[in-house]
Amino acid sequence: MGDDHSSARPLRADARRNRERVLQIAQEALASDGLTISFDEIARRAGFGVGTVYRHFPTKEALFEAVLLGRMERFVADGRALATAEDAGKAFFGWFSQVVEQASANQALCDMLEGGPMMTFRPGSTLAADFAGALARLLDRAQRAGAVRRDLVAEDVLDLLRGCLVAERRARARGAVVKMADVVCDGMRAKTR
Amino acid sequence: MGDDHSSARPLRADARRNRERVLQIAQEALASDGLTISFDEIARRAGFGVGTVYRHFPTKEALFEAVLLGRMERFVADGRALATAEDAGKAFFGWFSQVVEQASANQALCDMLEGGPMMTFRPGSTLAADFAGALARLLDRAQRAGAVRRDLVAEDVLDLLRGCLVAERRARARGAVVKMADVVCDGMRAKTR
DNA sequence: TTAGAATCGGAGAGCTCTCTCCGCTTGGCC
DNA sequence: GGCCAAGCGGAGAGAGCTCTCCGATTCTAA
Repeated sequence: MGDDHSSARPLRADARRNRERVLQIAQEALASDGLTISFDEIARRAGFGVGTVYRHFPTKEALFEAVLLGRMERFVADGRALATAEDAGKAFFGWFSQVVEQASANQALCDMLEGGPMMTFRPGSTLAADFAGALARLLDRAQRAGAVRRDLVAEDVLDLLRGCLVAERRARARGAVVKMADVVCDGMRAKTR
Repeated sequence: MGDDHSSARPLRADARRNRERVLQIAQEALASDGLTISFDEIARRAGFGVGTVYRHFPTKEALFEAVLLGRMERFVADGRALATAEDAGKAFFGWFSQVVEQASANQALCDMLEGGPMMTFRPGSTLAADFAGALARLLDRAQRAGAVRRDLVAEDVLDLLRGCLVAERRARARGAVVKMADVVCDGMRAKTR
């Protein structure tokens, strides 16, 4: 992910420590400041020269990807796990709310889900497609079960999800994001009156 | 708004024409590219040197404000006009949908409503407060009339409004924004089951 | 027509950001 | 302890942005 991996010989002990520290600081910086934070600033916070950070991660994107890839993959995995749940409506709404709530704690994750300059990981990554696929599957099942409005397509739900995250970007209280997700879920529900 | 006004003598004829042209081009550029467009780029599109544009508008903010202020004020005026409407629920949802729909046609308006670096016009402007005030009034009346969930506050509605506009930023079809607003309005409606 | 004020154009100062380069330092094996 | 490859640091290149400055140009009143 960062640079070399299996084939090369292991990193020297100090380099490995430094690499971990960079990841740690980058994680914190991204969570609080989002994708717009500068590479220089991350190096500064970690107490390294910028050259050192570039040695471990060849571009800004590579560093951000190393930090965020795992979190995005977890969303996809959760979605897949719920794809066979008994109550399709509950699975869909549960996943939606969960993604919103977890992402809302991480500024960079919000930026990424909102499709800023980073949604596309390295060329060839299927992550974005996997995410959309998991969502589409949950949506389809929930609609067949009569739990969700029929006129919504996956792209609509993705937009609604992004919409819920704008509150986070404005540093509102955590509860506000949850309330927004609740309103939106209510709006997506099939009308049974 | 731009620079001088009453007291100074009128602009020379060519300067007045140029000023109009700058406003015209800036309007188009902001609508299509949003607040992130550079001043240089606007000057280039208008076919002027950057110095000329600065002569008419002392900062980037001043130019953007000259283009966008009127549009924002219209939203506030519409809201105030609806504040005495008979059907408070209809007034609230109508205004919400209308703001979303009109703003969605203008990238810069979306950016501004989303509260980017520009929501605050020049210091002392009460526009942001006026907008929030008009919204709060409509919301309060709609809630008293039993048309809107009681647990929502003005800030929540503002966030939901912003949320509807993220779809526009991603250049989705116009219909998608309307559909989002519809879902969100449904979610805000008081449950009458 | 012409003087002179008003206006224009765009080079460039000064800032931020990403990323490179290379001399200096340090870990780890003998 | 000593060697030297691995790793570090940060100056600086190059690009983009906002905004300034002033010589060149154009309008307009007399």
